[in-house]
Amino acid sequence: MGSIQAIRGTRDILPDEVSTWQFVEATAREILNRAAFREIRTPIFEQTDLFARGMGEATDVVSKEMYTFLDRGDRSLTLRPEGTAGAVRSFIEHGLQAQGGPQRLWYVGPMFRYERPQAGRQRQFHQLGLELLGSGDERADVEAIAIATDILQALGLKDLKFDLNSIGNGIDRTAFREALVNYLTPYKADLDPDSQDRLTRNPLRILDSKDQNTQRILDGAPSILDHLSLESKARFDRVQQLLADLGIACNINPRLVRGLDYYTHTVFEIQSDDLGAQATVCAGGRYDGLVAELGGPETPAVGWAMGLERLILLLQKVQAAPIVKTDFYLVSRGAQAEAQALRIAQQLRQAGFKAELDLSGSAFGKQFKRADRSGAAACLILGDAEAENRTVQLKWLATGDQSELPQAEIAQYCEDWRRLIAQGTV
RNA sequence: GCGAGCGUAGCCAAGUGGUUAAGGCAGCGGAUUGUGGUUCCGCCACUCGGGGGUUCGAGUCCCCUCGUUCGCCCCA
Repeated sequence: MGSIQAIRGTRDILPDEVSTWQFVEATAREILNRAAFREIRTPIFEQTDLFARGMGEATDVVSKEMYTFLDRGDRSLTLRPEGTAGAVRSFIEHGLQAQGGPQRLWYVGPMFRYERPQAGRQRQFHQLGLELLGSGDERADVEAIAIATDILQALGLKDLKFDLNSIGNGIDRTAFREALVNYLTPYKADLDPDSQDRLTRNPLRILDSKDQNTQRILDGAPSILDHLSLESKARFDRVQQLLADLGIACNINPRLVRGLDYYTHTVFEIQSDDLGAQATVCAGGRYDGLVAELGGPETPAVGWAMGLERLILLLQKVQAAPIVKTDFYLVSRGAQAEAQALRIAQQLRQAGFKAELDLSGSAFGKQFKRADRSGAAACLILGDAEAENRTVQLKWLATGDQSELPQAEIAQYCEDWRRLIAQGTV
């Protein structure tokens, strides 16, 4: 290993791939804007305590997956493992609730978790998420979900599975946990080792165990939906009704629980079959207690996050992002001509064209080869003769048509060229 | 953190103990010294992720290590 390479679990997104990222981000941005969500940008590291309190000390993410370090002032800092805690901290710190009405926020950026890399899972990965803070109305849940499905649809993703559940309020959950533990305890020896461990630690998470035998045992287990209070039940029914009104199909999955402690009532997950083990592409839910937990005013809220690497993995199976072709490729030789070509390139760019300047100084033949590869519509050619006469040769590469024109007249041709290139006839 | 597979050029690769490490793509140079896409020719790994060992001899076998891939766990 002579040369330095990217840290395990991180990777470079090279120019060929960036166009896909930009497509995803632009698509999401447009849809979020239309729904009156506003972008928020928060630091990528925070006090460790924020995540510990927000997600729950006992969660796997907090207990073993955080990038935590001491800075030079001996403060314990953590690279954010998710976006909600930072957004909520910012909401509280700047008193955004005082702006009146619910706050509709969204974010995109890198997140960090110290996990073993795998298909669709890295140590630095990217999430795009939204938080709708300040409304407990069922319509807020559904609005948030509808935006997620809009984005996925606009990206052209199909065959996604949308699972929905309600985990009720804290009281509902305590009652259910007890019922579940009572049911499972006699089977303890038959559960898989991880689930045995979770029986005392975090019994709800046994529900989504991948172990076949555990799942069989769960077939007879009590359902969270039978332990919801009348109010929680009515709330869940209303959410389902509103989703149906919007034509959003979902599968009620009473075994869907989420890994972070802050969720209440609505939880959901959107998965793909084409991603291997890390199938979840978007997940979220309601978190009515979190803002208060982090020291803010009692504020109901709902949100979700999408894993961009996973979306892009899916997109690469569906479609290739279009490449923006060069309009003009500038070929030049000789000091005077090269200087003029540089100036003309600038002029064309300022006029809105994509212009690429050949910097090689090599033979014209070589420069034309590169022009061809760039996919340019036309070449502008300057040699000693053109430099002397203050002219330029214009050659349309598709047809081979070539003409000479004075450099001073370039500006007046721009409109014609723009039209010709747009028509794709040259 | 646990389990399994894989590391040969920028990329895809052949090679499975015996003299000089196939081939393709890309790239570079030339045929074509002011005109591209085709074609032809040439160049492009003192060395097989790194280290150690076995052997007369190792890209090929063994050990360690790093990376990577897939799965478990967990999650977006």
